[in-house]
Amino acid sequence: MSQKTYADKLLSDKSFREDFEQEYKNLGISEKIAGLRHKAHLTQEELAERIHTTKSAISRYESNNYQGYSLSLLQKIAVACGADLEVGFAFKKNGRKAPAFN
Amino acid sequence: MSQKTYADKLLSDKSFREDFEQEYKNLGISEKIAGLRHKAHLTQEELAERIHTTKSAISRYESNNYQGYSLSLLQKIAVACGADLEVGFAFKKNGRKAPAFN
DNA sequence: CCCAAGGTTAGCATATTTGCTAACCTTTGT
DNA sequence: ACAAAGGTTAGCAAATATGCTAACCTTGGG
Repeated sequence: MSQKTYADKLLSDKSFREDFEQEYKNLGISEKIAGLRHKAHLTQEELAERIHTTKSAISRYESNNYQGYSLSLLQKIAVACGADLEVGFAFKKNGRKAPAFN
Repeated sequence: MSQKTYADKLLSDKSFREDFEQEYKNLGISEKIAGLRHKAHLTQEELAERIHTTKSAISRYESNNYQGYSLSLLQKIAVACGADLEVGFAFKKNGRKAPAFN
C-alpha cells in the first residue's frame, strides 16, 4: 500500500528512533503526529480534509525537520483524531524519566 | 469508513465540538508560562532578555486570550526558565483527567 | 507492466506571528 | 507626592507559517 515513510520507520524501528531522537533535537512531534494519525486510521488526505487543509500540509507537519509548529494547528490535528493536545513545562529531575504521554 | 470513530463524532456533532473547542481554546498555556517564569524567579523583562525579545512579547504570551503560540518560542521560554517543554497527544478517557505536568 | 493510493516536495500568495517602540497602568517604597 | 519596578497594550514592519497547486516518488494489486 503505502511507501515506508520516515515517520513509519520511526514508529516501527525502536532503535532507529532512539538514535534519531538523540541526533536531532526535535521534540519528536512529527512522529507523534504520524502515530496519532495512524491510531485514528486516517490517511494524510483524510486528516487534511477534516481540518480543511491539504495533504501536503500534513506531510509537512510529519516531516522530520520541520520547525514551524503552532499550537492551534496541532490542536486541530488532535481533535480531528479524537485526542487532546497536552502541553506543559517540566523541570528536569535527576534520572527521572519524562512523563509518558502515549 | 467502517466505523463511527470518536473523531467522527467530534466532526458530526456540532454543539459537542463547539463545547470541546471552547473548553480547550487556550489550554491554560498563559497561566503555565507565568507560573514557570515565577518558579524561575524571573520578571517578564529578565525572561525577555534571555530569549532576545522584549517584555511586551512575554506579556502577550501570558495574556489569557492569546492564540498564536508557536512551539519554537514556547521551547525557548522553557529553556530560559530551566525546564523542558512537553508536548503530546492523549485520547480522552471518561471524565476529565488533569494533565500530569507540573 | 500499469495504475491507483499514499506520501513527499517545491514554489508561491496570503495569513499570522514576532520583535520592537512607546505609551500607559498599578503597586510599592521613600 | 514622587519615582521606580513590573506588567499591559496598541500599532507597525519584518519574519515566519499556512494553504494551495502541481508535480513527483514508491509500493502493492490486477
